[in-house]
Amino acid sequence: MVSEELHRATRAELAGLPVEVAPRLLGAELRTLVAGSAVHLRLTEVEAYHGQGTGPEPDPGSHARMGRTARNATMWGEAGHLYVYLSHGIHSCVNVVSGAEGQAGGILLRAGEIVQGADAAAVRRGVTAPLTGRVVRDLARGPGRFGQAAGLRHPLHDGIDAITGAELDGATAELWLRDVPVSEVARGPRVGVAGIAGTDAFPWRFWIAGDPTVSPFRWGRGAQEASGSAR
DNA sequence: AGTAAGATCCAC
DNA sequence: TGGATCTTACTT
Repeated sequence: MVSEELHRATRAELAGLPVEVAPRLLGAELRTLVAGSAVHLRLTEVEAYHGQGTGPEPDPGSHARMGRTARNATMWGEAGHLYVYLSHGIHSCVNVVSGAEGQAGGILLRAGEIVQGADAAAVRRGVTAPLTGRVVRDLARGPGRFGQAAGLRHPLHDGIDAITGAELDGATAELWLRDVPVSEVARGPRVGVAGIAGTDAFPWRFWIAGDPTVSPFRWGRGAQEASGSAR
């Protein structure tokens, strides 16, 4: 189908506010080559994050909400690089930096469909079971799994450039955008920050409606605590 | 210097 | 439902 054709992303296409760019990443592909293994991930679920001074209102759920720090420095840099951070001491999660240079902005890649390299992704994930439909579906379902399947790790690959595809510590990454944006876009509250006061006003999670690789939303975590602790 | 919590995942 | 596992940032 012509409407599903892809092209290499340019920095200009990522220069807008993350909340505006995020839905354009749905259906796009992140293609990584790490240690000789290529994995192509079709993005099905993303979340936008701003920072102090980005956009009309401060984003209370962002790593950059308090300003620039050593950890979130990549978020303040040039669009098109990848902000890779460590979550809970275990998981490397991947963001596409967007917005103007000097302003913090990132789009968390929460889930994807592996369209090439499922075998390599399974090895990285430690999955030894036969690659049935369900096993393959779950390989990059959730931000921690996505980062591991892609082969990108904190801190080695933080800041890698997905526009030029330049090599960094044995890895390359390329972002391919759709010529025509996907039409079936759903949006809702972000996952994992729902307990932070004020984040309900930022429904900045976007996903492809009905796609089986979208991660399941867990109402029992932060969202439930919010109703008890937030007034 | 100490500590609490975190943009998560998996097993019990 | 809770533990893993370690970094970050805020408190003493």
